Amino acid sequence: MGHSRAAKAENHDRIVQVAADRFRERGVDGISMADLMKDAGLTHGGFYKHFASREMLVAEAVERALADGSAAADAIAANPKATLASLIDGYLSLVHRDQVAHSCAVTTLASDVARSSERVRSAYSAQVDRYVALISKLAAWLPDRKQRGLALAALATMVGAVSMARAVSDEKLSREILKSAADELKSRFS
Amino acid sequence: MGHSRAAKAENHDRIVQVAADRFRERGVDGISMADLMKDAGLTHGGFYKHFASREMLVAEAVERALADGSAAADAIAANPKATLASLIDGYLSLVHRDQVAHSCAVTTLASDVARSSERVRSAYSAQVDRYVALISKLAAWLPDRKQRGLALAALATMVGAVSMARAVSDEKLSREILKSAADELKSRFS
DNA sequence: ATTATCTATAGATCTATAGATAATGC
DNA sequence: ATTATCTATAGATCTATAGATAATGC
Repeated sequence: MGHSRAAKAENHDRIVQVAADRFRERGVDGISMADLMKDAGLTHGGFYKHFASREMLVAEAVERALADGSAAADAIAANPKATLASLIDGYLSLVHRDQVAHSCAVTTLASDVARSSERVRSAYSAQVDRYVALISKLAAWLPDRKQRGLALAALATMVGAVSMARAVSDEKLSREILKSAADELKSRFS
Repeated sequence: MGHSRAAKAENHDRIVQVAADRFRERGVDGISMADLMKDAGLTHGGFYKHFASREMLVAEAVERALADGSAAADAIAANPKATLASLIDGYLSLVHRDQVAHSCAVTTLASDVARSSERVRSAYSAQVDRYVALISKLAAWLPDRKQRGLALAALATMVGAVSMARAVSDEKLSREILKSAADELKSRFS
């Protein structure tokens, strides 16, 4: 047993990250606290010394999952070589489709968030705003009054395409969805 | 107790429809068989005379939810006055956003389907194909080689917009998402 | 006699808690 | 002494099944 306060903070952090990953993989209702604690290398008994309830873990974990995407977006925004085309191709890539545990929560957790607390939905809204700001920034050549609407529509296209690409059984159709969305967005923004 | 074979078929049908609605509302993992049976006006004990397992009900219910959307699509396709704009406005309406229990399963159940059986994912693929065919038909003036790609991208935009519009906490942002997507799609297809 | 549904329950799992154990930190 | 995690378990809920009950249909 390691019992220092620093270790507790690390454990808390690890539980949240494990939950952020597993919730994206299996859905918020798809995994138990006991299994999450085991995946974090702990036993389930200590759970309530970290969280007041399951719902509080859900809130922290969804916020973490959204923050993962936020970090990715910040990295793109900070890179002067980044283009809208690179963002589109990355979001609509096979890697992003398949690495669900580390994927963008705006797509992956949308259904779960719609059924969650105000706190969670508020964090989701903030992340949508960040994506729209990033897309607008990468489409700076467009007239100001058109940027936001086009950015929202483009984000919707990416979210819907990844969502459907994961659900269909036909690999060819799945790739066609991603490619059609990417082609359409890139032609629209040029 | 009503025990005729006709009554059993009606009960089976009602259980499936209740599940199709509740799964869209709460997610496939969000409601128990006992609660579903109660909502169908039955007790839970009879469940396994209708379905081999919970998974089999999930399969039938998701297929039913998809078929609901299929019927709506067929109605549009059969109406000679239907336009692509009316489809877009209907899909991106506040009613469709809010009536989750009767909404299009291609959006609402995408995450659950991605984690489901091959049978379910195959039904989902078929429904995507039907939507793409409908959109293509309503955009018949486009060159043939462009129709399918644009239809897939348009479907992705609608699916992503409704998905996000349900998850965000800010009503103004939610409406903005739907309107931006609708405006963009209608201008793209004219 | 067969069939459809009901009541009752077994066994597994899930959230939440109590108390024991073994560290930390004053 | 306080704190973090562990073992153990209570109570609720979930899937699945057994046997009883009350209809249908030959």
